[in-house]
Amino acid sequence: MVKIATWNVNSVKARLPNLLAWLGDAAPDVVLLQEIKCVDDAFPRMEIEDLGYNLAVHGQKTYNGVAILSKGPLDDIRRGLPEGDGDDHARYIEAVASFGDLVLRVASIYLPNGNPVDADPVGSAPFSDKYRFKLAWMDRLRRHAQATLALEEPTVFGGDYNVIPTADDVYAPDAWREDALFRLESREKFRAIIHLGLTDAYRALHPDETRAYTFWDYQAGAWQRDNGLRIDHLLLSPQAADLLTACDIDKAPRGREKASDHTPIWCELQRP
DNA sequence: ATGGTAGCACGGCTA
Repeated sequence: MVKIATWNVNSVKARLPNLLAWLGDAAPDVVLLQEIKCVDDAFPRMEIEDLGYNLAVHGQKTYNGVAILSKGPLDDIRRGLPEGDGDDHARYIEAVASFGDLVLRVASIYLPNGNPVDADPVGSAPFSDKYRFKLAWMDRLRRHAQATLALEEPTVFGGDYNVIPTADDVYAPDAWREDALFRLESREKFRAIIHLGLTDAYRALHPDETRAYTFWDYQAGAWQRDNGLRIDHLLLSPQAADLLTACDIDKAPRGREKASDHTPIWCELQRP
């Protein structure tokens, strides 16, 4: 059995005590981190390696940054999505993690937020640069996922997608209709990725669960009111979906002191 | 309530 988790930590340095405690408690075999907010050289390698993890890091100063932690060896590490001309955001890293006869391709994804949606009053573009960047990035992710699926390997595309897939995945859908996380364009492009043949691991195993969130804003008492969003996802290739035995959201880290605004979601894959 | 909180880095951006 291999346990794979994804967590947007909102700065790996600010979150280090919480991250180390959670790694000990949850004992995931693979962890996909987003928003590490530091360059590769500033990543707290020793502390995490001491817990038995191999590392692949794609860092950036101040913003973004993604990483993969794995108790099995990591090979074929790829940083950045294809077609990256002019894209200096560290939002994608992929590697092959091996656990005996179970060899998994895993990707840590930090999809652009896209807000604000509206363009500046001056200029003719229908949307802001940020929203158009998000939508274009989703097209690139879809094309790369399509190419990766052609390998017919067990693959997990995990991370902070910054997309609320359906009205059941947000506490107040009507208040979020015009937000970049819930607008039709974002949801359509997310559906197009799913329709390549990927399985949303959480929804596959919990089709009717409501108030199943992975993010609660720091503001306005969102955590205390359970005003959350489900925006962190584990999308599985058919070969990985065939091995899926469990998936859940671990809400405990969100309730701790110095919490990230996101909480981990994990799944288990097991050879039959 | 054009607010509220957090991180980085020390002013303003990102979320």
